[in-house]
Amino acid sequence: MSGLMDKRKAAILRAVVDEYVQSAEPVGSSYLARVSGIQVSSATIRNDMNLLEHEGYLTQPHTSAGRIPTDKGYRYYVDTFVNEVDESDVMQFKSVEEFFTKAHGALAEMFSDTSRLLTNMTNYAAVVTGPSPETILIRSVQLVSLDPKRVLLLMVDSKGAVEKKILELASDVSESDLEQVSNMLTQKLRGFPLGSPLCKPESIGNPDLDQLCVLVLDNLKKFQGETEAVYIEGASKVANAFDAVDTVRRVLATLEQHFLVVSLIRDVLSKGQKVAIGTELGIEPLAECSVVVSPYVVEGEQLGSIGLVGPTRMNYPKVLAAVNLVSTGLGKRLSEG
Amino acid sequence: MSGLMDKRKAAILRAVVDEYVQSAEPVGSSYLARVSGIQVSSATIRNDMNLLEHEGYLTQPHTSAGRIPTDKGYRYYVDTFVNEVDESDVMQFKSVEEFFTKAHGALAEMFSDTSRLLTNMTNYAAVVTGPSPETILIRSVQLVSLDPKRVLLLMVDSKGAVEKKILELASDVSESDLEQVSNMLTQKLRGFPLGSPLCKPESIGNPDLDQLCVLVLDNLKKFQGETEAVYIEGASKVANAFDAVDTVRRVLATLEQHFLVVSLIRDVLSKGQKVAIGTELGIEPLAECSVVVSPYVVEGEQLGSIGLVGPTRMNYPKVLAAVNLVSTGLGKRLSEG
DNA sequence: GCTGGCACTCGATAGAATAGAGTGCTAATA
DNA sequence: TATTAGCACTCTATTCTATCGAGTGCCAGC
Repeated sequence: MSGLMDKRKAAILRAVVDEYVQSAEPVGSSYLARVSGIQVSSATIRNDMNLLEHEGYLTQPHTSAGRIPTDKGYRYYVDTFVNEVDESDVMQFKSVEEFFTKAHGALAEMFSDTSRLLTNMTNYAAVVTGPSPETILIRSVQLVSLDPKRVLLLMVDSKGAVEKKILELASDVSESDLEQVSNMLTQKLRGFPLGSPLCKPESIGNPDLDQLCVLVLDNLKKFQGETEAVYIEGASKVANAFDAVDTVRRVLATLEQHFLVVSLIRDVLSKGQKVAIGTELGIEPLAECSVVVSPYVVEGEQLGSIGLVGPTRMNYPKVLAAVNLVSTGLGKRLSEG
Repeated sequence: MSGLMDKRKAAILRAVVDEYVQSAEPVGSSYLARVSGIQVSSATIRNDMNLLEHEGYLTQPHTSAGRIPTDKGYRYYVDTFVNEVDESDVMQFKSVEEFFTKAHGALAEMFSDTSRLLTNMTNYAAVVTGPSPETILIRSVQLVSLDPKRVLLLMVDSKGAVEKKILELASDVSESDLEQVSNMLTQKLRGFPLGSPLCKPESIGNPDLDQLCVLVLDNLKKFQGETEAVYIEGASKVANAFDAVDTVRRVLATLEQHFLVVSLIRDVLSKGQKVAIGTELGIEPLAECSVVVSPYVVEGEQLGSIGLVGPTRMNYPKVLAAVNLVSTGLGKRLSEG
């Protein structure tokens, strides 16, 4: 009946998560009664576990197994038990300061070193993004006909970088139409940051051309991710985190789509979250993953962000501590140099 | 008795490799008698397979299974049957030219795009290395004491880049000794290319210091790989190529050690080889992998190289064609711009 | 030198039996 | 009313056995 989370149930949920994160085995009631500090019998724990299951926090792999946390369970755990940074978690990473005092070299090198640092600290895959494309403005949009059904989309940004993409069209579009659309889009979009939600221009009247416009806008959005420098390290850690080889394959293939990872991180941050869990990510191949993110701040301005991708069954306190530590470290370091 | 490879045995070996590369299943004699063009009975094939096994070209996973090629078998196959580039293999990659005519952007972008191209063409992991460190000269070597047993090794190169590494010492070394060794090494090595086989300086007399020198030289060699820009793409392809998750883990972890990959490629090229197979690589975690490499030539000079890492069970003709095509394409492209 | 024939090997698959971890429920208890 | 002990029950994991069949090595005959 009640969705109420009394103290004991919360403690049990917490114990299940802690235990499962460590062992990867479903957690049984009698085991908890023995080792967790909860001073009730296994039968009582069993009852509470039953409730927790019906409320959606726990689940059973099969009838006669222990419980494992659901995404909702992890969510409650994260929201309730890892609100603030625990000093004891920070302690194990005393090397971070040392890293940032010694770190040097070009920005790119700094980012990729940071990414490597983070993946080595946590044993999960790490993502570091460079300055966000809010600061990058669209200068020009051009469509070049390759053959009747294929068009090359070119975008030049305010830093002179050129992004390109070949578009496959459903129907033929004439050269003059392409020119018209190119001019219209350039006029409409010039000076707008690539990161801004690109407004849809009013209809032109010709449905084929309207469709083309939508296609172009979609692809410009993808450039958003591509223009942004992004450093992803720790592929081998992904292979450690899962034991089904096709999960590994799925996750790695997804991480290789940098624009997807970047917009994922952006999405999480824009909701004011630090953690996104499993299906919350909204990316099917990452259903078994969680993401922990943090922006880094340079001279008061939020320049970019760092993130971490691991299994939902991850050590959240440790990872959150690591991500926080590294993001502040990186921010400070960049403010100096 | 005879290590002779008559025509039929060679044809059988070839058929086994072709079949196994495609199916990943051990190949049996009766299957070959049916589908390969070899016009003898399965019993005859069986005899030859037996010989091929005793000569080390084939092996059996277990007594009552078909044969699979050994590294030696692949080696014979590659040396005998894929000497020259087959036009039919090249045909399937007609998009390569298009890629290089359209490719643009900074050198770094060029390399990473090329790496991605290669991994997508072949479905194996691709490596592209930038200009070799033969052109990078050592300017200075410094040892800085951190604490009695740990020393920071700094190397400055002719381009002003700084490489660093913390060394763990077996025994204490005094500050003045460190200074002496630093000066000696700088004097000895200044102006030498990082890529050259660093000659061992004569003994100093103090065994501890000699040991330190060796340690420093070893680590300078590692900088060789680190200073070199290297672009490795296709982690998810590794997960496709093997179905044992810990093989995937091992291979990915090895590929993350860029200096190892770079020196591996260098080794293969320095032997004048294009292909290295399995244990030939001399790297235990890559025992199930083969590497196909090719240098790319810009204005008559060999600037860097591209490589491909896949399972020994790889499609050698196709991969060789792809690597050749991409390396010449990249060379041409870089000569222009 | 090649081939048909055949006994043999050994993994892969399926079925049956067993053990045991863990559950849900009920009746007793504080 | 909340907790607990007890117990029947469920279901996986493991082990064992039997069987199947692909593929081999060898031999005798062509």
